[in-house]
Amino acid sequence: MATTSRFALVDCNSFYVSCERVFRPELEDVPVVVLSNNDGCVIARSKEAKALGIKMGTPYFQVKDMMERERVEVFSSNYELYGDMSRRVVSTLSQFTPNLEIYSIDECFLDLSHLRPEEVEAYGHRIRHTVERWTGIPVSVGVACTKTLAKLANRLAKKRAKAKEVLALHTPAEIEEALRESSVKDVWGIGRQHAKRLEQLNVVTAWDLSRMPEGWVKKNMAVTGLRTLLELRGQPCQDLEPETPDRKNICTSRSFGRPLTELEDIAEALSTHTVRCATKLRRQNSCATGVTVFLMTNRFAVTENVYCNSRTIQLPRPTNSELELLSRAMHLLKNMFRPGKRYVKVGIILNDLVPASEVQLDLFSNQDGEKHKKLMSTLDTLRQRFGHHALKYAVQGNKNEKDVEEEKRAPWMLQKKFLSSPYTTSLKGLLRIKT
DNA sequence: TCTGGGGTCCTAGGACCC
DNA sequence: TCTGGGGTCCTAGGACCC
Repeated sequence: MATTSRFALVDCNSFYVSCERVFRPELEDVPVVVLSNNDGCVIARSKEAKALGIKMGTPYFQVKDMMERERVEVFSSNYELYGDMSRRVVSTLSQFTPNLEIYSIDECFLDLSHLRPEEVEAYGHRIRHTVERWTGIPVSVGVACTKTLAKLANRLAKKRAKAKEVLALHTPAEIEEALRESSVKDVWGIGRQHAKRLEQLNVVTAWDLSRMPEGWVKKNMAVTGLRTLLELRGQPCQDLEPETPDRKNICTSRSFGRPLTELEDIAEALSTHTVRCATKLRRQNSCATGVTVFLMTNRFAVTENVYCNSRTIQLPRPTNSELELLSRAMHLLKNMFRPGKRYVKVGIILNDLVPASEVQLDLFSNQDGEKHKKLMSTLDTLRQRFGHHALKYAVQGNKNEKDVEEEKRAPWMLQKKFLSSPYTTSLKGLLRIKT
């Protein structure tokens, strides 16, 4: 007899906020938000901040005054910290099952099909308590027979007070109740467009959606929509994916600290992004087949001429040499740059990645390729040891992103006014934990 | 003044081929 | 009246996720 599938979705509560709180316990029960890069938008909110009506994605400047009045604690995002905490959570979860999929920085799917139904609830609570005790991060657990239903159960685990952050859906009756309680726009895979369309047809709850004819869903929401429909009905269409598949594209882009008009400044930013991007590329042992560079002015400034352009080239052969990628990127940028505009963002995308092993032969047959390969692996080692800023190209400029003082920073560098200490990665941070 | 930064998958339609 | 009929590949754009 085939065992029924059972997925748990473990989701960290207000993850970025929780990470900051681990090292600032006095912020428990205080409203806290974390801002996106450049201190642009609110991207994480504590319960208390949500209660103040602060919405996800709100531009910081719109709620700044209110947050000061309400004494909301504000943090710039600190991705080194969050990445590190995320790895701790995953390593704790992997004690519970080897079959685990890292879905995002704050979510994991776990395969729990080996448990008997009556064990599931208690197991969920054990997961929750262990993660909290070992890492300081509070999590919620949703369990069901499909990933889509597990996501839904997770939402309800947070929402239903009596669930105490853990909810398992077993029987058809429990599933129906959960579906009726959930709005269609909260279903995993239903975004704004589909939700709008469905609501016009009076499909308001997840239950309504689950009653829709397959033909209509296939026609209007493609096969991904059909998968969602079937999963809501309890028919698994998506397996656990324990291995993170290699990325097919890798992108590095940032807004500037303030609008830029000079090509030289933008070139500094782009070259720095390119080096980062190439480092990510080599970390997954891939080579890029194409390069795209994009450059844009402020899309919100209706009075200015909005300029948003991108250029792509195919490389003569796949490469992961940042020397070659840098020269390509700079060339694309120069072609696209128009004087007299106020630019706010530049970025690079490395396209159609292929495994480095597949182009190895070609590299060997080419002397430059072989030299580049050795140089790149030396650079990677040195940077890993001494930090990303240890080795730079002249075109990147000589300013350091780690400098906090305004005059030591290049104009393109991000604003991070509310950055917490690098608790987990520096001596200073570690000392802070002890005190 | 101030509005993030990554990714994925699917489809329609055009180009091109026999 | 009726304009062949498939294939495949590529790209742009749209939808979704965190």
